[in-house]
Amino acid sequence: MKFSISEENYLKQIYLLQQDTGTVSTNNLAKELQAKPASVTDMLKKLREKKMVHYEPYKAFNLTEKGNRTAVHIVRRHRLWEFFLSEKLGFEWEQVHDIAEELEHVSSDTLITRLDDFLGNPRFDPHGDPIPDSSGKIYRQRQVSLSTLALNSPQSVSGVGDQSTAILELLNHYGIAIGVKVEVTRRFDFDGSLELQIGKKRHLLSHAVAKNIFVQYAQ
Amino acid sequence: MKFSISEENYLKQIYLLQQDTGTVSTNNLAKELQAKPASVTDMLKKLREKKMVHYEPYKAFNLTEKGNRTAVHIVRRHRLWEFFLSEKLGFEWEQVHDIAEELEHVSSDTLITRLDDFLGNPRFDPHGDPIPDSSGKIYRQRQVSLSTLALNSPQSVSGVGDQSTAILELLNHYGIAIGVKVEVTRRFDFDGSLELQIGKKRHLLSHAVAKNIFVQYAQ
DNA sequence: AATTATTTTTAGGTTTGCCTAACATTATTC
DNA sequence: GAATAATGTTAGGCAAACCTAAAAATAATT
Repeated sequence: MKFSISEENYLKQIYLLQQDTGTVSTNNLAKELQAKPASVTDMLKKLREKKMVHYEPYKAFNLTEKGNRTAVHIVRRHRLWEFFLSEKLGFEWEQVHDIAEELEHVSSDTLITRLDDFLGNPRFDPHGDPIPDSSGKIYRQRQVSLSTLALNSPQSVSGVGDQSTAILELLNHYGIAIGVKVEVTRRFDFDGSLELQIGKKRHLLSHAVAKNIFVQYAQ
Repeated sequence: MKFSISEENYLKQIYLLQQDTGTVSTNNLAKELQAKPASVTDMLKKLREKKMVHYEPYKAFNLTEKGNRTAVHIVRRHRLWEFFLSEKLGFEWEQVHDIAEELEHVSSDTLITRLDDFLGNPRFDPHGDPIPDSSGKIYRQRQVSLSTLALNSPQSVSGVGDQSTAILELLNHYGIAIGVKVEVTRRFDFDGSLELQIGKKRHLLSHAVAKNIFVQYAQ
């Protein structure tokens, strides 16, 4: 099904408000979209025709299964473009949103698939928001590598990038595993190595190892 | 000055027709834009209001200085995106046009500047058409059609005149693309067809096809 | 519960960009 | 040069997406 830019904006914004605050109201949505409540009502009727929202006059409304799927794909496009702008074109993260707002409406699916691959299938955009994959699946927690984690901020290990036996052996030796609380206490700029506190002990990790260990970053 | 997507499409198309055939007519433009002549007349009045075209009813029309400058910038955006799609995302050159058609309307100037730098300030798009630089300057190639190229003079393909999907498909089949070395080995005067050497193989091309393939003449 | 305030919808209007059908102008042909 | 053909314009309409102002429904307050 094909949607206009306006319809896409509404679907995306309903989705985001649902995520954020749990509920969506006409006024609420109008404010977010910089439109008048009356315009929102117009569009809700249109989206109901297309079976994208459950909507009854004067009652709360929300996305249908179809509506949700569509919205997720628009969010995916938006965040992939944000990632592109930040990572490849060197934009600051506060500049990317408005431009991605336009790019997200370019309709080729192949384009998005190829862009995703070109970018290395990133899971989080520069704001730390998750980028849904092509099936719409969302990896909720932002994963931050130890090599970029802030100092003195204890976090739980949530994953490992490189999963070769070699590195797993090493991690095992240090007692590093999923769920273990760790804290970066020092970082040495000249070679990217860092000091990691695990329980009562401190260990020195090379940059090569550190960048493959991820923690969940509280959002 | 800010333009709608529709206005941009008109400006670009008037520019391209001017380049191609020297003249633009209402019917002509309507066909190109897949619209009716009456719609073209409507838009011409609007563009005249904005001082983008010189237009008097029933007379020929053309872009003003301002209109030309604007059109060149839209063409620049289009061709930069084509280059990106082809070079970075691996699209075939006959696929890039339609997607670039949408991308060209994203309005951030900074975006285009950074994209240009990211791509290495290319001067020609995948079809061999010149990409105007940020000031609007166009580096023209001396292009010679295969139908007039001297025999036994190997040259690199630099561009294609007609850019319909039909011809691009055909060229793709023969392995003809920008940068490919070709050589005209025979020419048959009675119908203008010619024998073309591409690598180790020889193919027969009709005059209609040959006159649309251009090579760069030593530069 | 009645009143007031807030939220949401309806009714009717505007702009943009397109359309068809009828008319006007210019070009071509006999 | 008159008749015909082709091209271009005007007039009037339509759909999308917005708006304002008034009315309806719901929520909050006394």
